[in-house]
Amino acid sequence: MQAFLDHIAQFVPLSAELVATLRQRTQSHQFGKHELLHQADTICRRTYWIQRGLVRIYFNQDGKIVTDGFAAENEWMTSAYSFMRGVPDAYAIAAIEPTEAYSWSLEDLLYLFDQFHEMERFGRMIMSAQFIQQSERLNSLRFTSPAQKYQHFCTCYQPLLGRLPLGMIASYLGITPETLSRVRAKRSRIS
Amino acid sequence: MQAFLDHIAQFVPLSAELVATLRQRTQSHQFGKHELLHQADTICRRTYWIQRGLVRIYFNQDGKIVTDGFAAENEWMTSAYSFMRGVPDAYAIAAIEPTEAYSWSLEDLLYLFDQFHEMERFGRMIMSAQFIQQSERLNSLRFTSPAQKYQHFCTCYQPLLGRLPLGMIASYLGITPETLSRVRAKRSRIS
DNA sequence: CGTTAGTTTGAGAGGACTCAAAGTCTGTGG
DNA sequence: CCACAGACTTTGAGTCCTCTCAAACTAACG
Repeated sequence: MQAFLDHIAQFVPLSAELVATLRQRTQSHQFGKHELLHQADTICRRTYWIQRGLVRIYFNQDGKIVTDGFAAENEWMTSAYSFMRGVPDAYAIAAIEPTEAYSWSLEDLLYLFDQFHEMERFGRMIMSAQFIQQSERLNSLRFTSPAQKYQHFCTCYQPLLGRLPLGMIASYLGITPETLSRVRAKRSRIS
Repeated sequence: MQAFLDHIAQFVPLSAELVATLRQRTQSHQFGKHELLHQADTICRRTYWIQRGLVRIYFNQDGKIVTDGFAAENEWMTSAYSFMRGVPDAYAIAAIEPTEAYSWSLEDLLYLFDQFHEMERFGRMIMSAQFIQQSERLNSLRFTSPAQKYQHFCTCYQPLLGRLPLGMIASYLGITPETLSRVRAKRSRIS
């Protein structure tokens, strides 16, 4: 729990009152490998902060599993649209490794936003950071070759490289597993 | 100015005090066709809300102009990374049509966020909306064919279709002008 | 009316995809 | 501890699609 509070404290000051409320409102979770944090076609009720472990968000596209994102230590994960709008969507979230996480419901979050100006700020800052991160990914997807996409992925997710199977990375990058395998083969031949 | 206030009021209540501060802090602008709202390799000092007209954000990639986004009536435009972090970046913003806009500096914005909890909320809500919108674009770019990308663009930007030259749309979608031209030709042959 | 930017059309090359099969790794149960 | 089943990864061959390059055509603007 302290790690979670520390994370928030990086962005906004934590008053004693806020800490007390956070302790009250925050749920803690343990997920085993392959366990679902959120099931497809249901409303995503919580937003998770990953303290330890690794999760991915994905959906089923005509029978193919398409990975849409990852979150590891110190990162947030939720099915954003479903969570914020309170509607079901096609995404599911599953643990790739055994995972410890903390979470808020939308109700918690709205309460925190209402009662604490600094939490509203925290929310804004997190959203901004996510937005900018996503912009970079978008640019990397638009014009670049598979090799460049993978290169960009390596620099952004270096610590995760060994923890993710090839197929998930490929679909995250929007290329086929075969192509990514060939990209890797060529890279190792050079270096 | 009233239109701008109305826009904000869609998200948060406007107290008399807030309205007074907004009137004080908001700058209004007129831009002629092709005029720059922001120049590449400089710090983007303002965030603009477009009341009338149409602007685009773009950058120079090895001599090619790549369009990264558009904003028309009731939309926001800024070079987000540069504006928020206070560093120069490669983006430029130019008016495609004569444009009326309102703007805040980062200083204005931070002041508004500090003094008015509801403005902090407004900022958070705008960022969330932008994030979700960008997510959809990202998915459309990842796996789909040029025809599907254009289809998605048409549904998202229907009102802008006639106002944007083909080349800008093509680079926004990450395809070549030739390919987009052929996509359009095929579409009109069918319908 | 002429110049220039923008769009369309065509031909050809390259690269990523699909399909298929072989090879490797992981986890489970004997 | 080993053997097996299933999932994942690699490798190969062939096809299709998009890009590149080039030229003709059109529209916009002075």
